[in-house]
Amino acid sequence: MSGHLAVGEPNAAAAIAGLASGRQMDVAVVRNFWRSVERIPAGASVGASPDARKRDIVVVSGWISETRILTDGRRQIFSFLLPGDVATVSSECHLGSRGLVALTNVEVADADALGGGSDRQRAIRQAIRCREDRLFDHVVRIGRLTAKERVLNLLLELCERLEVVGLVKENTFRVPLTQEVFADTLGLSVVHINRTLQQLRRDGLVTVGRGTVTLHQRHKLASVACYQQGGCDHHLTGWAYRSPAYI
Amino acid sequence: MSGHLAVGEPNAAAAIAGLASGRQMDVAVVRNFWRSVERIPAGASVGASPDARKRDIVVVSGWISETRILTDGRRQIFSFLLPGDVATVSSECHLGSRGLVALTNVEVADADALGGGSDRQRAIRQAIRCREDRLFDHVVRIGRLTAKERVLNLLLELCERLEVVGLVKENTFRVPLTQEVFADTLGLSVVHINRTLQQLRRDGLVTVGRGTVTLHQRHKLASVACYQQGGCDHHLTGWAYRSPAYI
DNA sequence: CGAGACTTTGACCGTAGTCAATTTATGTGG
DNA sequence: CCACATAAATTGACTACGGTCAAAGTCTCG
Repeated sequence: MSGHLAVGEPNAAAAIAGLASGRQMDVAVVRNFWRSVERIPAGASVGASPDARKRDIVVVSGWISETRILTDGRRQIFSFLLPGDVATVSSECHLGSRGLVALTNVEVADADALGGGSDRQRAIRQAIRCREDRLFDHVVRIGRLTAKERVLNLLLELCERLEVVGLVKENTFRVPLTQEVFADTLGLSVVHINRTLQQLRRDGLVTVGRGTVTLHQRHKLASVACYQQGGCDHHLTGWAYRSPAYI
Repeated sequence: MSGHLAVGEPNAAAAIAGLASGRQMDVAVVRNFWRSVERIPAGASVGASPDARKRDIVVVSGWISETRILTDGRRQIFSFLLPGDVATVSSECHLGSRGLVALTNVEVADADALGGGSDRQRAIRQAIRCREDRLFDHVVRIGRLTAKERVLNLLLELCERLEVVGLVKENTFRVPLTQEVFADTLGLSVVHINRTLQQLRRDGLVTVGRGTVTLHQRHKLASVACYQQGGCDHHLTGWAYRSPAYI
């Protein structure tokens, strides 16, 4: 059952397959890339190391959450970083801010290590902008959608993003999230997430279980969930992550 | 009653008072600045003009909302732009995106018209980043706070931001928002906003009415509303907007 | 004064939260 | 490979926060 769709387990093996994005690969770049890869265990925070400089990272494998925890223990998750995503870590984690927490074992690389081609720079900027754009979708989700819509909408976003990096087979993909994480992302309670998922299952809209999700009738789902297809083009497609060959 | 705290009515008279931010004002810069000022009537959208270039604007006076409207009519407001705020307008308003809508009569200037001093550039970047940071607070607000907390938290943010540009006197400031706008910002219904405000009034926490808000016991409010003081330093303080002298 | 926008109120409903117990994985050590 | 410990998912009973609908009351402004 494991190793089927290898999100969550670090599998950097093929991570740089498309690294040169269409042009000749430079051995020095590849070496540099590899030297910069860092492994982070599930549950640990990313970029909180004492070396306080601000830098961009690329997720090679695994899932990261962007989180804030309130003083009274309430938690809000802002977004997930999936393989291929870029984020800026600043480590100046002033309280009440947001932190990056690995939800699985994670591999991240230094975005600078990819070489400074101007189009690559542009791609990185673009990816960061995408991530910000997604935040607006998230505000709509928790601000104006019902529980059912929220869950579906999020699943659709995840599916679309994972698809871009080749981690979706026949509308099926791995989601290494507990229902509690879902709840803290969507502004709902765990119990209600549980019931909403059951409802969706009963309606035959999705199949969920043991970390795997399948979306049925995706087109119909999109309208049910007020989902805007393809929020922004993911120009980084295929250069930071490839799904391992054995999938 | 009008003209007391002149938010909402365009009052550019003193807008460039602090424009030179401590150093000698350059007459050419001032002229340039004035030439770039654009007046936008309440209700109109900002930066939707056909000249499709992407640019940064500075709000000189008035309030702007950043909004998305869903296909079924539901509306979500992401943020408010207040005097002194900077935003990037792209006019490529692809559907389902967000638009800038003037909530009052508004004056905006072209950020480039302020001259290209490198520290001013930095200040502009900083202001844009602040705006993005505020979005995270907003996610927490609608994702994890109760109605009462949401309202208070938002009012505290507005107060703090207006204070920076001198638009708060004794914890009192003008808020040219209808309860409907509040509702669509905080993910609540108008009716519930209304009842929540009454509750807050009854508790003696705030005074609201005819577009004016007064916060009582601000320190206490902050803890009630899970409000993080001073989300980010507003380095643009005082250079794009000054409250009119006659206040 | 009258029209239209905004606010306020009441009655009622339903979505989602809370609490607590139970069941089902998922591991871990012997 | 089983026994136990722990985390996660699920269920039921009950509550409450917030939504909806509709009507009435206020403001504003031409």
